[in-house]
Amino acid sequence: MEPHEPDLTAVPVTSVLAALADDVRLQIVRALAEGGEAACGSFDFGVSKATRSHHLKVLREAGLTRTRAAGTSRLVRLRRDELNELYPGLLDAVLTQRPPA
Amino acid sequence: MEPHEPDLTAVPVTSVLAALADDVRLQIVRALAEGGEAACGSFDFGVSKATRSHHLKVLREAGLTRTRAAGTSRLVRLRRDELNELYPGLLDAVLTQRPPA
DNA sequence: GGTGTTGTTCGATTATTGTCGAACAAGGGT
DNA sequence: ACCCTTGTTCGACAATAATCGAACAACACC
Repeated sequence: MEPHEPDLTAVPVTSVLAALADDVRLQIVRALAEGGEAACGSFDFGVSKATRSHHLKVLREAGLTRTRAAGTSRLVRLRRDELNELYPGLLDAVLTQRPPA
Repeated sequence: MEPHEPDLTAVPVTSVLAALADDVRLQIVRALAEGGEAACGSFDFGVSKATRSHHLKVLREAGLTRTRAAGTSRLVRLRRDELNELYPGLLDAVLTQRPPA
Protein backbone atom coordinates (compact mmCIF):
# COMPACT_ATOMS: atom_id res chain seq x y z
CA MET A 1 0.00 0.00 0.00
CA GLU A 2 1.19 3.47 -0.80
CA PRO A 3 2.09 5.42 2.27
CA HIS A 4 -0.12 8.39 1.42
CA GLU A 5 2.18 11.24 2.23
CA PRO A 6 0.23 14.39 1.42
CA ASP A 7 1.40 17.71 0.13
CA LEU A 8 1.88 19.80 3.25
CA THR A 9 0.04 22.75 1.77
CA ALA A 10 -3.02 20.52 1.37
CA VAL A 11 -3.14 19.62 5.05
CA PRO A 12 -5.24 21.94 7.23
CA VAL A 13 -3.31 23.62 10.02
CA THR A 14 -5.60 22.10 12.57
CA SER A 15 -4.55 18.63 11.42
CA VAL A 16 -0.89 19.49 11.78
CA LEU A 17 -1.49 20.87 15.25
CA ALA A 18 -3.68 17.93 16.24
CA ALA A 19 -0.95 15.55 15.15
CA LEU A 20 1.48 17.31 17.46
CA ALA A 21 -1.01 17.57 20.32
CA ASP A 22 -0.39 14.10 21.67
CA ASP A 23 2.26 13.10 24.11
CA VAL A 24 3.34 9.92 22.39
CA ARG A 25 3.52 11.56 18.99
CA LEU A 26 5.43 14.51 20.37
CA GLN A 27 8.01 12.12 21.80
CA ILE A 28 8.29 10.47 18.41
CA VAL A 29 8.79 13.82 16.70
CA ARG A 30 11.43 14.81 19.23
CA ALA A 31 13.26 11.54 18.78
CA LEU A 32 13.19 12.05 15.02
CA ALA A 33 14.45 15.59 15.34
CA GLU A 34 17.39 14.40 17.39
CA GLY A 35 18.24 11.13 15.77
CA GLY A 36 17.35 11.70 12.16
CA GLU A 37 15.94 8.67 10.38
CA ALA A 38 14.75 5.86 12.60
CA ALA A 39 12.87 2.58 12.39
CA CYS A 40 9.34 2.40 13.73
CA GLY A 41 10.38 -0.11 16.34
CA SER A 42 12.82 2.30 17.91
CA PHE A 43 10.00 4.30 19.43
CA ASP A 44 9.13 2.41 22.54
CA PHE A 45 7.12 4.81 24.61
CA GLY A 46 5.05 2.37 26.58
CA VAL A 47 2.43 1.68 23.97
CA SER A 48 1.76 -1.44 21.95
CA LYS A 49 3.09 -1.76 18.44
CA ALA A 50 -0.45 -1.40 17.11
CA THR A 51 -0.80 1.95 18.84
CA ARG A 52 2.64 3.03 17.72
CA SER A 53 1.79 2.15 14.15
CA HIS A 54 -1.37 4.21 14.49
CA HIS A 55 0.51 7.26 15.75
CA LEU A 56 3.05 7.02 12.95
CA LYS A 57 0.18 6.92 10.51
CA VAL A 58 -1.31 10.07 12.01
CA LEU A 59 2.04 11.85 11.75
CA ARG A 60 2.53 10.69 8.17
CA GLU A 61 -0.95 11.71 7.05
CA ALA A 62 -0.58 15.09 8.70
CA GLY A 63 2.45 15.65 6.50
CA LEU A 64 4.97 15.61 9.32
CA THR A 65 6.98 12.54 8.34
CA ARG A 66 8.03 10.44 5.41
CA THR A 67 8.42 6.68 5.47
CA ARG A 68 10.46 4.36 3.30
CA ALA A 69 10.79 0.61 3.39
CA ALA A 70 14.13 -0.98 4.26
CA GLY A 71 13.97 -4.73 4.51
CA THR A 72 11.38 -5.68 7.05
CA SER A 73 11.75 -2.31 8.73
CA ARG A 74 10.38 1.05 7.76
CA LEU A 75 12.47 4.11 8.23
CA VAL A 76 10.75 7.31 9.29
CA ARG A 77 12.08 10.83 9.06
CA LEU A 78 10.84 14.32 9.82
CA ARG A 79 9.87 16.60 6.94
CA ARG A 80 11.88 19.34 8.56
CA ASP A 81 12.64 21.65 5.68
CA GLU A 82 9.09 21.67 4.38
CA LEU A 83 7.70 22.29 7.82
CA ASN A 84 10.11 25.10 8.51
CA GLU A 85 9.26 26.70 5.23
CA LEU A 86 5.51 26.50 5.61
CA TYR A 87 5.31 27.02 9.36
CA PRO A 88 8.50 28.80 10.36
CA GLY A 89 9.06 28.52 14.08
CA LEU A 90 6.51 25.83 14.68
CA LEU A 91 8.91 22.93 14.99
CA ASP A 92 11.36 24.88 17.07
CA ALA A 93 8.62 26.02 19.38
CA VAL A 94 7.46 22.49 19.87
CA LEU A 95 10.79 20.71 20.00
CA THR A 96 12.41 22.89 22.59
CA GLN A 97 12.27 20.85 25.72
CA ARG A 98 11.42 23.16 28.56
CA PRO A 99 12.18 22.45 32.20
CA PRO A 100 9.23 20.68 33.81
CA ALA A 101 7.22 23.03 36.04
CA MET B 1 -15.75 32.60 40.05
CA GLU B 2 -12.12 33.08 39.29
CA PRO B 3 -11.31 32.61 35.66
CA HIS B 4 -8.44 30.21 36.29
CA GLU B 5 -5.82 31.59 33.98
CA PRO B 6 -2.77 29.41 34.43
CA ASP B 7 0.88 30.28 34.27
CA LEU B 8 1.84 29.46 30.70
CA THR B 9 4.95 27.59 31.78
CA ALA B 10 2.73 25.25 33.78
CA VAL B 11 0.65 24.27 30.79
CA PRO B 12 1.91 21.22 28.84
CA VAL B 13 2.75 21.95 25.23
CA THR B 14 0.28 19.35 24.12
CA SER B 15 -2.52 21.32 25.80
CA VAL B 16 -1.51 24.49 24.01
CA LEU B 17 -1.42 22.68 20.70
CA ALA B 18 -4.69 20.89 21.37
CA ALA B 19 -6.33 24.21 22.13
CA LEU B 20 -5.23 25.50 18.74
CA ALA B 21 -6.12 22.30 16.92
CA ASP B 22 -9.79 23.13 16.51
CA ASP B 23 -11.31 25.11 13.73
CA VAL B 24 -13.65 27.22 15.83
CA ARG B 25 -10.96 28.07 18.37
CA LEU B 26 -8.48 28.90 15.65
CA GLN B 27 -10.98 31.36 14.20
CA ILE B 28 -11.38 32.92 17.62
CA VAL B 29 -7.63 33.24 18.03
CA ARG B 30 -7.31 34.82 14.61
CA ALA B 31 -10.07 37.28 15.35
CA LEU B 32 -8.35 38.18 18.61
CA ALA B 33 -5.02 38.62 16.89
CA GLU B 34 -6.56 41.01 14.43
CA GLY B 35 -9.02 42.88 16.53
CA GLY B 36 -7.39 42.99 19.92
CA GLU B 37 -9.75 42.73 22.86
CA ALA B 38 -13.24 41.50 22.07
CA ALA B 39 -16.40 40.42 23.83
CA CYS B 40 -17.34 36.74 23.84
CA GLY B 41 -20.48 37.46 21.89
CA SER B 42 -18.53 38.85 18.97
CA PHE B 43 -17.38 35.40 17.94
CA ASP B 44 -20.24 34.03 15.97
CA PHE B 45 -18.86 31.10 14.07
CA GLY B 46 -21.99 29.07 13.69
CA VAL B 47 -22.01 27.47 17.10
CA SER B 48 -24.34 28.00 20.04
CA LYS B 49 -23.35 30.30 22.85
CA ALA B 50 -22.87 27.28 25.10
CA THR B 51 -20.34 25.84 22.70
CA ARG B 52 -18.66 29.17 22.25
CA SER B 53 -18.35 29.55 25.99
CA HIS B 54 -16.81 26.12 26.13
CA HIS B 55 -14.19 26.96 23.51
CA LEU B 56 -13.28 30.17 25.25
CA LYS B 57 -12.79 28.20 28.42
CA VAL B 58 -10.48 25.78 26.66
CA LEU B 59 -8.43 28.66 25.29
CA ARG B 60 -8.28 30.36 28.67
CA GLU B 61 -7.26 27.22 30.53
CA ALA B 62 -4.59 26.48 27.95
CA GLY B 63 -3.07 29.84 28.78
CA LEU B 64 -3.83 31.40 25.43
CA THR B 65 -6.21 34.13 26.51
CA ARG B 66 -7.11 36.37 29.42
CA THR B 67 -10.62 37.41 30.32
CA ARG B 68 -11.87 40.37 32.26
CA ALA B 69 -15.38 41.36 33.19
CA ALA B 70 -16.86 44.55 31.80
CA GLY B 71 -20.46 45.06 32.75
CA THR B 72 -22.45 42.11 31.59
CA SER B 73 -19.85 41.34 28.95
CA ARG B 74 -16.50 39.67 29.25
CA LEU B 75 -13.60 40.93 27.26
CA VAL B 76 -11.12 38.41 25.93
CA ARG B 77 -7.62 39.06 24.69
CA LEU B 78 -4.69 37.03 23.40
CA ARG B 79 -1.68 36.52 25.66
CA ARG B 80 0.51 37.44 22.74
CA ASP B 81 3.71 38.51 24.43
CA GLU B 82 3.84 35.55 26.75
CA LEU B 83 3.12 33.17 23.92
CA ASN B 84 5.78 34.69 21.72
CA GLU B 85 8.31 34.53 24.50
CA LEU B 86 7.68 30.94 25.45
CA TYR B 87 6.91 29.59 21.99
CA PRO B 88 8.52 31.96 19.53
CA GLY B 89 7.07 31.49 16.07
CA LEU B 90 4.12 29.42 17.15
CA LEU B 91 1.50 32.13 16.91
CA ASP B 92 2.86 33.48 13.65
CA ALA B 93 2.93 30.02 12.15
CA VAL B 94 -0.65 29.46 13.12
CA LEU B 95 -2.09 32.88 12.42
CA THR B 96 -0.80 33.24 8.90
CA GLN B 97 -3.84 32.60 6.77
CA ARG B 98 -2.78 30.49 3.82
CA PRO B 99 -4.82 30.17 0.65
CA PRO B 100 -7.24 27.26 0.92
CA ALA B 101 -6.06 24.23 -1.05
C1' DG C 1 -38.81 45.35 41.19
C1' DG C 2 -39.01 43.84 36.62
C1' DT C 3 -37.00 43.08 32.04
C1' DG C 4 -33.51 42.37 28.68
C1' DT C 5 -28.69 41.28 27.67
C1' DT C 6 -24.58 38.51 28.23
C1' DG C 7 -22.30 34.53 29.64
C1' DT C 8 -21.73 30.26 32.38
C1' DT C 9 -22.98 25.76 33.95
C1' DC C 10 -25.49 21.37 33.77
C1' DG C 11 -26.87 17.10 31.70
C1' DA C 12 -27.23 14.53 27.65
C1' DT C 13 -25.91 13.12 23.14
C1' DT C 14 -22.83 12.29 19.54
C1' DA C 15 -18.37 12.06 17.33
C1' DT C 16 -13.65 11.49 17.55
C1' DT C 17 -9.63 9.45 19.19
C1' DG C 18 -6.37 6.46 21.89
C1' DT C 19 -5.61 1.89 23.13
C1' DC C 20 -5.17 -3.05 22.82
C1' DG C 21 -4.87 -8.10 21.23
C1' DA C 22 -5.11 -10.95 17.42
C1' DA C 23 -4.66 -11.85 12.74
C1' DC C 24 -2.25 -10.88 8.73
C1' DA C 25 1.66 -9.51 5.27
C1' DA C 26 6.40 -8.94 3.77
C1' DG C 27 11.29 -9.86 4.33
C1' DG C 28 15.51 -11.95 5.84
C1' DG C 29 17.84 -15.52 7.57
C1' DT C 30 19.33 -20.50 8.09
C1' DA D 1 10.65 -24.53 3.35
C1' DC D 2 10.50 -22.83 7.96
C1' DC D 3 10.82 -19.50 11.35
C1' DC D 4 11.61 -15.13 13.28
C1' DT D 5 11.39 -10.17 13.06
C1' DT D 6 8.96 -5.98 11.83
C1' DG D 7 4.90 -3.52 10.83
C1' DT D 8 0.09 -2.99 9.36
C1' DT D 9 -4.82 -3.78 9.65
C1' DC D 10 -9.00 -5.19 11.91
C1' DG D 11 -12.52 -5.12 15.25
C1' DA D 12 -13.66 -3.73 19.83
C1' DC D 13 -13.60 -0.98 23.77
C1' DA D 14 -12.61 3.13 26.69
C1' DA D 15 -11.72 7.84 27.19
C1' DT D 16 -12.01 12.38 25.54
C1' DA D 17 -14.06 16.13 23.35
C1' DA D 18 -17.66 18.84 20.62
C1' DT D 19 -22.24 20.13 20.53
C1' DC D 20 -26.75 21.56 22.05
C1' DG D 21 -30.96 23.28 24.85
C1' DA D 22 -32.36 24.70 29.14
C1' DA D 23 -31.61 26.57 33.51
C1' DC D 24 -29.09 29.80 36.08
C1' DA D 25 -26.29 34.12 37.50
C1' DA D 26 -24.73 38.87 37.11
C1' DC D 27 -25.39 43.21 35.57
C1' DA D 28 -27.53 47.42 33.50
C1' DC D 29 -31.38 50.14 32.69
C1' DC D 30 -35.98 51.88 33.10
